[in-house]
Amino acid sequence: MKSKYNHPSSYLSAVLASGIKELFAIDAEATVESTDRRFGDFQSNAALQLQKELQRAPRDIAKELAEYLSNIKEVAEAEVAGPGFINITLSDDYWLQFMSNLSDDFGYHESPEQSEKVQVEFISANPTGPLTLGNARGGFIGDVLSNVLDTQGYDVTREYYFNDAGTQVSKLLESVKVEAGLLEVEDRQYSGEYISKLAQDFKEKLTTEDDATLKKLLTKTIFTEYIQPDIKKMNIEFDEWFNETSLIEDGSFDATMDILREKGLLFERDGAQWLNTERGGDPRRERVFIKSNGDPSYFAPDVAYHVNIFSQRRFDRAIKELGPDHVAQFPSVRAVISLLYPDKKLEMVTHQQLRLIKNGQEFKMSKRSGQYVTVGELIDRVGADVARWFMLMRSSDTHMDFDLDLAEEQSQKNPFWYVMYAYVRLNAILRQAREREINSASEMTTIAPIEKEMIKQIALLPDLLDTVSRTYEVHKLTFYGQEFARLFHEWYEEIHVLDLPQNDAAQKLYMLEKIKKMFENYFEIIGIEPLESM
RNA sequence: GCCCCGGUAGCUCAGCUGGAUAGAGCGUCUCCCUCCUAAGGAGAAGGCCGCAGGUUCGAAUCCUGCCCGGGGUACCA
Repeated sequence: MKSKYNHPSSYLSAVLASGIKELFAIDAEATVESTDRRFGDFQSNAALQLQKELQRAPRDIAKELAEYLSNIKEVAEAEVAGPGFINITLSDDYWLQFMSNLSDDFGYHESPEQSEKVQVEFISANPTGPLTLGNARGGFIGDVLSNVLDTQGYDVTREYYFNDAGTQVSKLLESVKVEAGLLEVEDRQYSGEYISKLAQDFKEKLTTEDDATLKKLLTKTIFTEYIQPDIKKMNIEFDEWFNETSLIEDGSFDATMDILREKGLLFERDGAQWLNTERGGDPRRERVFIKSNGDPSYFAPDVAYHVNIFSQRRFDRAIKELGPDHVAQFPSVRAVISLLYPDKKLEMVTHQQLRLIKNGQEFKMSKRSGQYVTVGELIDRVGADVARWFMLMRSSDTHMDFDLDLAEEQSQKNPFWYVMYAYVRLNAILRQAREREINSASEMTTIAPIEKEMIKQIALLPDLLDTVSRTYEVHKLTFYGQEFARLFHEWYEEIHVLDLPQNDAAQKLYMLEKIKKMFENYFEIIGIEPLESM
């Protein structure tokens, strides 16, 4: 059972809803938000929304509701403001009670007995070169989204999907051979330092081994020497590495063909097998599935992969974190899947392009041109946590300028340090208190206004996690952290704990220990290692 | 052509499931360390929310059209 103290806004909206029922005899939802400190702890626009249905002036409705609320023990004040808002201030006792009820696993939802099985697929770059910063952006987004879904009790699988056998891999081999001087082509696909290194390392084998073996060797090398180390540096752990070729081996591909035929979605034209996606709502209406030369189109394994996800592996939901070059494909896949599995959910979260800014100018990144900064290099320069924070600071569907100079040279101006510094200051107080042998109390009996603000911000965390788990807007987490840090710094300047009389100081320490735990939960969800000192 | 994303302070961006005086960081300008780490705090300046209509008691937010920027759009992957 959720304690009402863990969700003050939903508690208040329930109270308001029952007030509306009692006063006006109608069922209505009442939204309660916390938008602005100047307007009390929480605000409701319920009266404004009811004016049409009740045919009454919103301020009159608000007045009656405010009176109703004033009689609730937990409500210290409820007043009508502006065109008919109700500003609600909760009692100090409410917040003190709220704090004493804070448990160590605050923010984490209890897992239900039967959790929804969710697959989160992200990065999924093929092993033809090192990860790009765009991959890193998608990686952090996917990882944090998975963490958030974890807190809500979902059964989450983090998956990396790749193909080490297709045309791109042939082009990789070709590029390496060109680099080694064994081949000449007009327009080779891949270049860069890693190609030179591969050409050198495999100089002998390039002439002695056959192409199939070489492809395996090259992709394996790229995986183990470039991709996996970078993912490790990003502090991301995948549960599953899914190879596209296994779809053929485990029969998923054939099973998919059967299902599509059975559903009458395949038709022939110009010697190719086409897939009708129109019925699933795809604006493109049809796509080639098997090319006229008998090979599957690149679209085909993608469909088979999702058949595998929903049929063989029985996921209830799959969330795809996609870069800008893959979004166009998604509607077609979803259209097919919606026809095959109407009860399953296939969703995507996209991120837009990332521009790297260096020396005030755009720094082009491309596997093909070979001019890029790798994820590993970036992390070596600015640190995994700063890189993660930077990438999560902006909404994923806006273009992003990553200022490399700012991130590495002026990192103290990075909001990351602002937030971390709040945690460091908190720990400094606890450390000093230990040295001065001041013990913490077992409860708090008074609460300052700024402390109420901090506790209120903590109380909003479950609502935030719930929102993010539904909207996938992971950037909201960084804004939340900055707001909390702002309140903490304000508090820190205002209240000098160790100068207080011992009894008062002990109470503050009790509060700080609660906040410390909450802070750690927050960092854990966002995937950052908290620092005790800086 | 069609599809996706964006256009909000000098810069980088929040806010967008409609609500009060549109916010933050950086940059600029004041003030605050005998005091738990000043990597901080308090304050000032800075806005036709791309443009034009529409819906609404109320629009940065929803709808339509247009303008500008980015990306995508093959029987390539």
